[in-house]
Amino acid sequence: MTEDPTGRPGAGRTRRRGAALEEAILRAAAEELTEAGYAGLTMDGVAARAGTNKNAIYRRWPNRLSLGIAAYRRLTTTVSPPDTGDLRGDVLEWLRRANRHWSSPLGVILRELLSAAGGTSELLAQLQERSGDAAAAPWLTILERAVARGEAAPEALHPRVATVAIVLLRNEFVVRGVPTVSDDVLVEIVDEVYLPLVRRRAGRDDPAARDPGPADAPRPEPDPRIGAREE
Amino acid sequence: MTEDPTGRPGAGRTRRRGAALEEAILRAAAEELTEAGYAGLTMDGVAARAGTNKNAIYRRWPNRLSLGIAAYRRLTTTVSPPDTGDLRGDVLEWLRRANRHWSSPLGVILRELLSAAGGTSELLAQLQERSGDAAAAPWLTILERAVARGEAAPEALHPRVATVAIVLLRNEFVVRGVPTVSDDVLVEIVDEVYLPLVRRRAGRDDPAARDPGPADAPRPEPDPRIGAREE
DNA sequence: CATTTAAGGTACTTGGCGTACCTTATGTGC
DNA sequence: GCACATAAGGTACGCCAAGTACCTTAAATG
Repeated sequence: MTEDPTGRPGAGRTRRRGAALEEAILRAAAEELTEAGYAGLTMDGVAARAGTNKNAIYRRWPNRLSLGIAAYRRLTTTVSPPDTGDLRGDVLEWLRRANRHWSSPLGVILRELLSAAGGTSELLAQLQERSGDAAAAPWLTILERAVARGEAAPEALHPRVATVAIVLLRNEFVVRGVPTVSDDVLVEIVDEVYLPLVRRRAGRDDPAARDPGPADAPRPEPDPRIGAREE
Repeated sequence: MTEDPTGRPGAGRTRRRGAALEEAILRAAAEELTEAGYAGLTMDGVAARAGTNKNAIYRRWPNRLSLGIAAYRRLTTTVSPPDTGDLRGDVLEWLRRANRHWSSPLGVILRELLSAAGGTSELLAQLQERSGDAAAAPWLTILERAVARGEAAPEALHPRVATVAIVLLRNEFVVRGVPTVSDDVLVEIVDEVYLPLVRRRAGRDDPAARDPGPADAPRPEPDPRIGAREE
């Protein structure tokens, strides 16, 4: 229970302030997080471990969740998407990494945080970039390369389309609550959904021939009423 | 604050038991839920409103969440998928209904519950059927009709493929925390993702080959803001 | 050295879930 | 009808951690 040289007891050492203290708190929080998950992250615990008190924490983060998110971010790193030279390979690899992450202890924490944030967009946003999923950028990167190689249709370079695979994967975790997703499912997502979707849609060699039908309003389709369900 | 004849004060009436009491509790819980959301659903509150006490509740449900889910289910009804005679129409309509539900007060409650369940599969499962979304059945129904009409490829009759649209929609709510999804987004999901995916993939001389229009701007639009990475 | 700023120390309020325990109806089987 | 088992009513309380208040004390600032 004695603290390490960095996060020392409030004993005889010099009193830390500013960045140094913040660092110590974050470090302590990250430790608690890895040891006991978000559920086990208590303000008193962090304060004690950092050799300080709750005041110092609340001066920096408004509540436990913010601290939890900050600590989580500290535990993750960013990576760049694979470049295997093959669309399928890239996609599968990127999905597998995501799957590994979500299945890891860190993934469990991420889910706890996501759950605790429960729709608070600002907080959600801070997790997004790390959960690496919604992040469209890497997917667009993968697809751009594929388009250049002629493996994907240019129309696929659209955030909503590009991220379909990861959204389906995340769905498994978030909505179905599975601890990990089997590789078969990943393959299925790729082969049954993603590739058919992003590949040149017409066997035609002229991409603009079919689909990119010149704009024109998204179909009238009025009739917004029809109540039955809800409320 | 006086109770109605059904959920009466513990005063002079006859003591309810079994099903009658259960009904009263559930009714009270549903009321609390609609008035204050899951956050405002307290065991003491429900007990008081039902004119009973917490014991009676805990004898039936193990914890607050279970009660919340039971009460939520009581507030929802099931409906069957539309049959407009047109794939796009059916899909859009079904998405719109889901969107309305998720955007409604009931949808907010659903999100709270989902968040509170936080990956507890058994509980999640109980919500699934009602959130009516993940439920693959209605989607398969819609697609079967479309296949019969020659509007969709038989390969699309696969749960993972069939439910793609709703998964993307739910993603907006659950992950991005938006209060409601604009109709434009629904249209985008349908035209950019769903229809291209389920339609006969190699359009030949078929009548259905003349893609009735992935309309609107297919413009690649490499997405302005990007910059996040992953893991 | 005086003053301001932030850290340390403590104790306390709050809020609700979940439990314990006892009393009192109800209803069922004899 | 009566006695016993069963379940409801009534209350109080333990618990646990979040967040707050307030004062003391060390460090920066100048």
